[in-house]
Parts: sequence; C-alpha cells; structure tokens
Amino acid sequence: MNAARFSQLFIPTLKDAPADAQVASHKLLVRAGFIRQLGAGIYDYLPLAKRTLSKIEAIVREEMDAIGGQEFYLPALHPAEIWRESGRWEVMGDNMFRLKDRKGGDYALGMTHEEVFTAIARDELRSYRQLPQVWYQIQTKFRDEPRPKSGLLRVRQFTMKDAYSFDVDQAGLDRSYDAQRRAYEKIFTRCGLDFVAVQAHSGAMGGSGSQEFMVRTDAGEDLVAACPRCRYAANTETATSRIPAEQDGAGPATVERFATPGALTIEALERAPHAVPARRQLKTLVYVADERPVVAVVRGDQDLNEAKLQTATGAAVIRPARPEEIPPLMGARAGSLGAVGFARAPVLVDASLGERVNMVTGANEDGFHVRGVDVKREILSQPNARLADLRTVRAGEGCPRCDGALDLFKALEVGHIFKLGTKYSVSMKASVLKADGTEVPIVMGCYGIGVERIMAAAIELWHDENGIIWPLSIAPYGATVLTLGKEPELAKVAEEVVAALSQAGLDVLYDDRDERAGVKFKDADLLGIPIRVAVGKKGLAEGKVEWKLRRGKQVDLVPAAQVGAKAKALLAEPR
RNA sequence: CGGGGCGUAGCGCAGCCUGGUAGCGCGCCUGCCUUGGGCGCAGGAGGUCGCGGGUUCAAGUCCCGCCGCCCCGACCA
Repeated sequence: MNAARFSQLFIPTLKDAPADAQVASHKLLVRAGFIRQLGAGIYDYLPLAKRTLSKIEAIVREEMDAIGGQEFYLPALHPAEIWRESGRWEVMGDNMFRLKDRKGGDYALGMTHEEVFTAIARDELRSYRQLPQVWYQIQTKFRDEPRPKSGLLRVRQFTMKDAYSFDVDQAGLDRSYDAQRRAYEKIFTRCGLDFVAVQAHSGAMGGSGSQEFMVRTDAGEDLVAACPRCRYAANTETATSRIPAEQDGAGPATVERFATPGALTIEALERAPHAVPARRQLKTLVYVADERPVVAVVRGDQDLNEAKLQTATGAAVIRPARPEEIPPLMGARAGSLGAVGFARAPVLVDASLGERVNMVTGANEDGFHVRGVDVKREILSQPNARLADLRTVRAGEGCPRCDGALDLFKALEVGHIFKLGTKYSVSMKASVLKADGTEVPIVMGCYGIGVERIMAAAIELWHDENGIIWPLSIAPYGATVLTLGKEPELAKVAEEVVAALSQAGLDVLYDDRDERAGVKFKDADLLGIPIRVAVGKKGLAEGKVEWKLRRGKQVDLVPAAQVGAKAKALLAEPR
C-alpha cells in the first residue's frame, strides 16, 4: 500500500462524455479516465480501471481458492480441432472469431474454455480417486457479438473468470455446484453489488440446470421475473407463471373453415367482421431447430419465448423460418397458419393451451381460418404434437410458487453457473474408472464471472450526478487526500495524512496537483474515491482537516492525527 | 443481417441545404491575476474536414463507392 501522486499519474478526466455513450457506467468510466474505446466493443483499460479490475480479480481468486479452486492459465488461441470434437465449431457460428495460421489451419479465439479444460481432464484424469477437481482461470474471452453496446456491458473482448468442476457422479456435481454458488454470493457481496440469483436458461452450453447472478439495472439486457412474496426469481427465458383459466364455453363438434381474406394478423382477426378476441386465437409460428422445421403454438395475445422453444426442442440452434420456407411446409403463408391436421413436423403447443376449446387458428390455406378448435381433440391427438412451456411471462401474472404476483425488471448478468453434466465429457471422451472398475464419463459443471461487468455494474448501481461512488473493496484507491492551496504547511500535513491512511491499509491517491480547489473536488467526486480528506487553510487554522465519504454528505473536521484511526474504524465496518 | 443516425482540433459541437481564406465552447501551452466546488484577462499551439474516386476554375460543402462508430430491431453463456 503506497501513495500515488495525482500530478504524476495518467488520469485523463473529461468534462464532457463522448456523444455515443448511453449508459451511466460508460459515460463515467470514460469521463473519469478509466477507459477509452479502441473499436466497436473493444476498450483500452487505463491505469485506474486496471486497479479496480485487479481488485475484483483478487476477490474472485480468494473465493475460488477458498473452495479448493486451482488456478490455470490456458490459451486464448484454440486449434479448431477441439471445437470440432465437442461439436461446437459449427454451433458457435458467427459468434466465434476464427482465423487461419500460415499453413491454412483453422483456429479460433476462445469464447469459453469447456473444450480446453475438458481436453486436459480427458488426457490426465483416470480415476475417481483424483476427483473432485475444481479448476479455474481468469482469461480474456473473445466473442464476435452482433451488436456490441453500452460501453463495457456488451463487448467483443473481455475478461472472464471461468471455473470447471469434475466429479464422478451427480451428487458430487451438486456439491461442487453449491460450493460455487456460495462462493459467488460472497464474491458479489464483497464487490459491493446488490444482486439476485435467478433460475436461468442453459442455451448453447447445454446441461441440466443453471443460475444467473443478476444486478438489477435498466442498463441490463435481460428480463427477470421475481416474486416479491417468496424467493422465486427467474430469467424470463425460463420463468413460468400462473394465468387464469379461460372460459371457452362449448364449441362446435367439429372445426369449421371460414374465409378471412386479408386478415393476416391476430389484430386483424380481432376486428369486425371476425371479432375473435386474441386470447381465443392460436398463434402458429414456424421455426427451424438445428435445420429441421418445428411448429410452435401460443395463445394469440401471448409471446413465444425463443429460449423456451430451444429448450423444448433440445436443439442447439433455432431460428425463425424464413418467409419462403413456410409455404412448402405448411401450404400457406404466415398469417394463415395452423397446426390442426398438420403432421409434417413436430408441433409444440404452449402448456397453457392444453384444455382450450372453441379456438380459432389458421387453416393452412391463404385467406382461411378455422374455428371450433379443441386443442386436445384436434392438435394434441396427433402423434407429432405435444405440450411444452413456450410463452413469455408478463408482469402481474401469478407466481408459480405462491399466490403472489410477478414483478418484471431489467437486469445485467454478472455471473452464470451451470450443471453441465456429461455433455462435454461424453463428446470429448473424458472418463474415469469408478471403484468397481466401471468407466464413467466425468460429470462437469462450469461457472463464469464477467470481471469488467462487475466494474460496470457497480457503477450502474452506485453513482450520482457528480460521478462514480465506488464500494471501498473495488475502488481504484480507497482514499484521496487533497491539498487546497500551495502553502508548504498544507503539503506537509497532507503527507502526514497520506501516511496515516496508508498505514491504515488503504491505497491513497494524493492530489498534489497545482490546481484550484474546485478542480480537485470535482475530480475526486468523478473518480468516486470512497474517502476524501481535504487539507486547507481554513481547517488547518484550527489544526484540523476535512474528512468526507463519497457516499454521504457529511463533512467532519478532525485533527490530522485522528485520520488514521477514523480510517481503521471505517475499514472495520461490515461491507 | 434489416432500419435509422453520425464521422470537421484531445472532448462537445457549428459550418454542408445555397461550393470561394475551416470556426465556437471546453481542454492544452505562455504570462499576469485569482485561490475552498471545473476562476478572470491577454497571447498562442493544435485540423490529411473518416478513406478513395468523380464533377468543378475551385469541394468540409455536390455525386459515386468504401470504411468506421452509435441507436432500434434481429441475434446473443
């Protein structure tokens, strides 16, 4: 712990934020001299940012080590071979940066390291006696995001702590997973974040279960559904809800076809002359799941959730069918589609529709719909059809666990833990011998934390109109000492204060610049240093200096000699 | 990938419609002054006007192409 002189440091602060910064963390990180942009989704981390990132990494390391994690450092440059083995060379698609070496060989920049870690496990682990293992690294990841945005929140190069657990069986995985979950709670708490752990979608990772650690902020891109009455919280990619049963009344004994020229949308059918309420309609959507068509059916006024559809189909990649792909399959264009009597592809019907009767849906003939559809009788009776949870929950719908109503809010993902199971160990043939001599695939988990995102999330959470308000644990400097004037006695006292704060265990930023008081105050607020001690003539006349916390308003006049004790007292506080 | 916007000094912007010596604020440098919340005055440095091509006596300005960045959507461990 030593003092840094502001006058000698590179801290390029700005009065104006760049015009293209939208979110608070982006504007403030640039203005306060933490980062500069190099390209879309590519940033320079200047010394202040490096200090904060290092502190975050130190916390992550401590907590990983505390649960037996062993740190590795693996390549970011991967031969295509290992990605072909796991099958993800194709699955990752355009999101993976790919390159060729001089001999024409295929390589990728790592977006994640399941393949590399699993390859090590495969080559080196032989026996259940060697398990469990918990391996991790803090590494740069590359993802060719279609749309980098929001400063550090969605970037193409970032630092991730990724950990992997290797167990003989599911029970072992459950223990490893729980240990990680608890470590994550400690890490985010220590970093000063307010967060929620939510049930999550596993996506291209595969596996049997996962939780995301979310920071509630409008700058986030995920939507979380949470119940204020109980602990239920889930990403809307998996969230479920209770919705009231619909009173359908009796329908016709058979379906009736009727002409609906020009009525191609749910809204059009709601209007005269058809006047079919959206909740009485079946919305039929065609997707392509791993290159095979699949038909999804949700209520007219509900939204299909693509993540849920992906889960339900078990596909690695899904996409909406292109307009020209639909007629050959369905016999009609979008706007007149229905699943009644349709047998040429799997049909997934939203679970809330299982008991519905007297519904209206497309007739698979342009310009026609059918009414009197009994979902069970007409659709679920077909061998290619089944129920699945497909709809996106909405705010106000019933909590699935209690009688509360769900809240929906935007959130930023800062960590994600997965029970991978044997997906990678099977595809890459990583197995061990059990005590009874049988060979079993290693049961894996993987656990990620976005380091820069923690930094950005802390700012989204903790800032005001004047700048950043760092949690002490991850602040680039714990304290800053300002001299308000050029008088030598000010500098002398300031240096004593700096020494006392250092002694107390803080990193101190000594603002010794030949600047006016206003400039120093403004910069101190902008940078967000938690403790500010100002040494000025006024206070010094009484032998005192000014102690102020960035997070509060109160200014305490204290004798310089007491600053060290005050700092120690603050450090001793919880959090 | 679809839609929209923007690229002029380190940052924020004007100038472009209607072609004719490249400007303003902040920042930076020098001096004086001031000195407790981004002081004041004076002087000064700094720009291939994103790149390439075209039209023109003349292009920051008009035309064509490209590149980059941002936003919305699609997409997304």
